[in-house]
Amino acid sequence: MTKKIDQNKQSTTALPKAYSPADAEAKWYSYWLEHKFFHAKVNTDKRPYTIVIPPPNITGVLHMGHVLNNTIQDVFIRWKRMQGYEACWIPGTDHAGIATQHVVERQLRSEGKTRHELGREKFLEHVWDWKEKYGRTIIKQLQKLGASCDWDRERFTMDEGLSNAVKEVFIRLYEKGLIYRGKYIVNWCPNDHTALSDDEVNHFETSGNLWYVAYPLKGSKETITVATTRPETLLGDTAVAVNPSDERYKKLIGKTAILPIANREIPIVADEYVDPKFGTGLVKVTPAHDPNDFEIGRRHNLEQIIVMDTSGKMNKNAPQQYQDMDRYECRKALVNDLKKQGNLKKTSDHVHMIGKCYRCDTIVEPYLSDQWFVKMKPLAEPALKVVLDGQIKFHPKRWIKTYDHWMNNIRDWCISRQLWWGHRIPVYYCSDCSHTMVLRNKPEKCHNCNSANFKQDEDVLDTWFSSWLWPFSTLGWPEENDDLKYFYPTDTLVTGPDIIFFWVARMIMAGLEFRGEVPFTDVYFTSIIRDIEGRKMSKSLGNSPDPLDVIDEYGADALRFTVLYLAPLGQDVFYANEKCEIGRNFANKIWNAGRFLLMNKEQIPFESEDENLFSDAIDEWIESRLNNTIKNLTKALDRFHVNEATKVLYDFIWRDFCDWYLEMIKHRFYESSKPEMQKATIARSLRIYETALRMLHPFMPFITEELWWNIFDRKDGKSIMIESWPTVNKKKINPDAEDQIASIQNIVSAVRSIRGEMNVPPGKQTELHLKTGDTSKFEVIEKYSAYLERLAKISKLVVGSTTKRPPYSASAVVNSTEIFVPLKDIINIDIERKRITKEIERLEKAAHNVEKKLLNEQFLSRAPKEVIQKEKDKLESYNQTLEKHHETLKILTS
RNA sequence: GGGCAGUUAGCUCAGUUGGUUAGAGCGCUACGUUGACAUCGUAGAGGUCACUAGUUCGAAUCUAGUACUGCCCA
Repeated sequence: MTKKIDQNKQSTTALPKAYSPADAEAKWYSYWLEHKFFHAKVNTDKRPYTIVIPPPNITGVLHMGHVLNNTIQDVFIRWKRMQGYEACWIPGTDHAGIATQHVVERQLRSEGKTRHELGREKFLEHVWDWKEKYGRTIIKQLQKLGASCDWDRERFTMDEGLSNAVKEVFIRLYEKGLIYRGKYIVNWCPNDHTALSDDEVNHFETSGNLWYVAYPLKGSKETITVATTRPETLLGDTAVAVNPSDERYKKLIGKTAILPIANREIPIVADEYVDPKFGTGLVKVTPAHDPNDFEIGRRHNLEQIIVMDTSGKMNKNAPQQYQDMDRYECRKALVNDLKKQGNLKKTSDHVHMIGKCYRCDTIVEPYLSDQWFVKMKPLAEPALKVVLDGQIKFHPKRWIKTYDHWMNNIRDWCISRQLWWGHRIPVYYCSDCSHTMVLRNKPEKCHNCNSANFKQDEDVLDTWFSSWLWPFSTLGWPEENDDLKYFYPTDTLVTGPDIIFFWVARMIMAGLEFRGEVPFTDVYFTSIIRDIEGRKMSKSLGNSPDPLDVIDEYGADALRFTVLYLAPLGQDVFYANEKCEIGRNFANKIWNAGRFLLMNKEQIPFESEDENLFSDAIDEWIESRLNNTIKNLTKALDRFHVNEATKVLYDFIWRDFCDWYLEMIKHRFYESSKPEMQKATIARSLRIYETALRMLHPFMPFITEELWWNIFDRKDGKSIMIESWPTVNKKKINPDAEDQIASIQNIVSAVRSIRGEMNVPPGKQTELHLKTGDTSKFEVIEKYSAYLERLAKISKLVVGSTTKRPPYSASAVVNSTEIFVPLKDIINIDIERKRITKEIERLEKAAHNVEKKLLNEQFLSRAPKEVIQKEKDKLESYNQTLEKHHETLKILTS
């Protein structure tokens, strides 16, 4: 035995005491890349399993949300790959129109230049340069995390292929009449100088004012009063409206009001839209600056007067004194002027919602302009159906309702953006005859008048207009190639619920419209990661940890495991870096279990068949636990319960395997007189350990690979990531063995508890006297006596049906087995009395509850027989135990 | 205003189809460096399962309502 230790010290293959992630991570990631393990190709012998990555922005850097999202995808991909699927995870990035244009403009500004000085072409060259330099930052960061993407298939939304897909789709939809151009009110960002879609606007509650402004009536000394939150738009008013059923104002309908300041005559119209309860029940109508007023304007044929420019400054349609003023300056000046005139009747506080640009937080201005739209109703209907009838499943399910609601209230999608960076709209206008041409390529001459003078539409398309094609454009569509046929439709989409409308819904529409198939079958909506106080992580709050720092400190596996362990399906996660200790400690545990097995392996020559040389009940038990773990883990993953999966693994490895199994078999390694037992034990424990490593691999890829190579002899070209996923051997699931070991564990715990409370010195052994009338239990205890003695530090074990209580002993009752630990000189009668009294109180309470049930006539007549019997058994067992405790108490008091 | 979640130990969360002595991890307390691991081990303390009513023989679990928290939409 002592010899063994010396040998270990000399051992050259012994593992270091702790796992060092950094080396392993770099080493194995390049090994995997070198051997192309991530690369998927058409293989008709295998079933495909495909995931497309939610493409991160090229301006992005990795944050905790990406970590969670991509770890989940990697778990699915690695798991399916091990299950024998041709697993293909397609990565890529998104050109992020507004964000990227911002970043590059900022860079130019620092050089004292503007994009307008450069011109469109030169500016785009700059953007492409920037993209080449910085656009893959996040991709490299994903690799640090261990993402097993097929990097040979990396795509970018502005790639030639993907751009062709965008053009193709635009043209098809246009030809089908689903794309149209028109003058509409859109959300306009005066800072970015572009239209935004409805989803790109965030609404916030703001405390502002409600101004009551008097409008004189034409030909009368009377005035009428309207209430507004945006007085500056008054300059663009072209009517005042009342609800036709509002008795107060019926007489006004058809009359004319005089707009103050501007002194314009405007009609008073009746419209159902007006809420008589809001303000005075009279509203000003500004068709060019408010979406509702726009609708009223159309119904009543009102003039549309645009009073601002694209920067939110008042334009020449405003009276001279306001021209060139910013909209909020103008508001102040105008309110002041109204006050001077005596037309401001009242100002009150008013809380209302304002929209801000999701990119730059500027308050959005509803603005009348020419834009391109996609008609959504015809696309939405089939896309809703496939989710409602289960062709596409959402996890968790509740997002179906949100999706349903949105799809039923869908509005047309504004797809044009007044930016330079993006897919240019493939529309050409003839300068001579105004003919509009929607074409894949630039025309030579006008199709109508043969003129060679035409201009391409200046606008680009919304970035999401390329993203919605991602599941098939990445596979080569519109080209019908083998990849597309094999890998499409994809299987699982993992994304945040915040882009369910932006992206998920639209991908479903596009998949059905252009491929006639759903683009994926399951959508996994991830948790939102918050800081420890529950706030969303954001750059401005500075509460967003850098995952790369976390990887440096704790290791990529620790980060991955922790995030999954903390993220139940559909719940928000409260995250702080220290929590990565969960993953790091778990990694350490696995590492040391491996280290322990390796140390013993080196002392015991064996073949894998040697397992058959020896086994006993605890070996059966761990096999049973192992197979249950395989079963539960696979089931959890099948059901998309990734979080549950991590818990199943954690409990098996830490509790069952390390705490109990390894502790129970330890002694076998020291009994060199039984070589067969030793060989069997090391062979079996290594096999079980290796199986656990395989199960753990999708979650912690690096450490599992490192151990898999360190502990077993492996040849170049091998990898745990291409080993097979463990399958359940039902025959090995053995409830009897699990019950029996559970009862032994209970006895061990009871003895340990006594030792703890009585302060028995840790090194000291005690006797253990057990008494049970149940002969089957008797046998079980006998069978495991060696383990019992070792784990509970027992010098002498006495078992019998008539065992007598030794004097000065502490006692306990476990499943009707009486436990006596003789502790002469050590026992503290006071403590023991308190212990027993407490136990009695607890049991009496439990027994009382059961008694009450059994006295209830209703319960006896209505509950199922088994339940009644179970309660009776329970009561009996409580009473028996109580009797024993009372006896003990009597002895202690005497 | 409409919708969707959540409310279980000091903290973060499990709790499958109603029947358990309501669990885990972290934190806390005590003891311990025993030949894998102090990134560890053993034990202990700690809970009217938000509240109210209902269904039921029986509710943490099902139903309704209330309160609070968070998110989405208008």
